[in-house]
Amino acid sequence: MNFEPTKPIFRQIADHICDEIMQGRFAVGGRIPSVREYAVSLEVNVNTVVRSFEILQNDGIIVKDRGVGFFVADEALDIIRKKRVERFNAEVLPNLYRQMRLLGISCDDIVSGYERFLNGQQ
Amino acid sequence: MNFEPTKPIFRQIADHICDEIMQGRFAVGGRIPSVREYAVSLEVNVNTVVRSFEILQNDGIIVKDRGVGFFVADEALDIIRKKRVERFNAEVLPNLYRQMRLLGISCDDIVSGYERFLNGQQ
DNA sequence: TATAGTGTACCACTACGATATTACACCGCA
DNA sequence: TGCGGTGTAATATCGTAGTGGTACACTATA
Repeated sequence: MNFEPTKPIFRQIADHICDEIMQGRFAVGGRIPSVREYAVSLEVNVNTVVRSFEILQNDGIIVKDRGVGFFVADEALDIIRKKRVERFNAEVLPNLYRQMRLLGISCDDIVSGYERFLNGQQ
Repeated sequence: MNFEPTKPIFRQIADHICDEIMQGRFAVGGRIPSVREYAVSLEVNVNTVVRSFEILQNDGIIVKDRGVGFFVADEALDIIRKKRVERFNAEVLPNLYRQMRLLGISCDDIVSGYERFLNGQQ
């Protein structure tokens, strides 16, 4: 799964699961793989996956069924979206604007770069 | 100086010194404060400042005079600018574009936000 | 030559991330 | 009821990053 060395693995797994949910690969209300399955497929220790699940559970994104496993919460999509918008406004945007001003990068540069990005994706 | 808990202090100090250089508060060729001065004024250990200086020295941004102190290198401005543009293109922009697509944020939102940012700054 | 200022090397401590192993309590289903 | 699947809790260990404390070598200058 290509872990970045800069961020803790358990956070990257949690983010990755959120991605899967947002992209519909994990249905709302559906079950997600067990901690042991994840540990094996990602070649990671069980405890590491447990920490990822704890984050998501605390955020209300997944819900536990004792003895059965974890399921995607009904409100998962809203919660993930809300959290990401918050982080975008609080971290990504201010940093972007600061760099733009410091480096003298115009809005036109950003816009044309975005168009290239969209073309490259599809 | 308000350190973020997410990034190591010595990196934040290095970035901060680069800011000072780019904004002309430290003149090219001029001397920067000693490790002990920084340690006292930032309420940080000497070694922490030393690590910051090591980064800047390795990048060629500051130069050492044995027994005297550190000085801003002649090419400092070019080096800092080049490094920041690289990081902007390699990290900030791709992350921005990815979030925009995922969250459905338009270029117009970015542009109008930037105008508000500029007005708020001055 | 002293002295006070540089940077630096060395060692220690702490926190954190990740791993490894084990044992436990719960649930579904044959 | 028993088995195999869930998650969980506890403990120990390892490596590394970040920071701190101290003593040292060097240079400028009076």
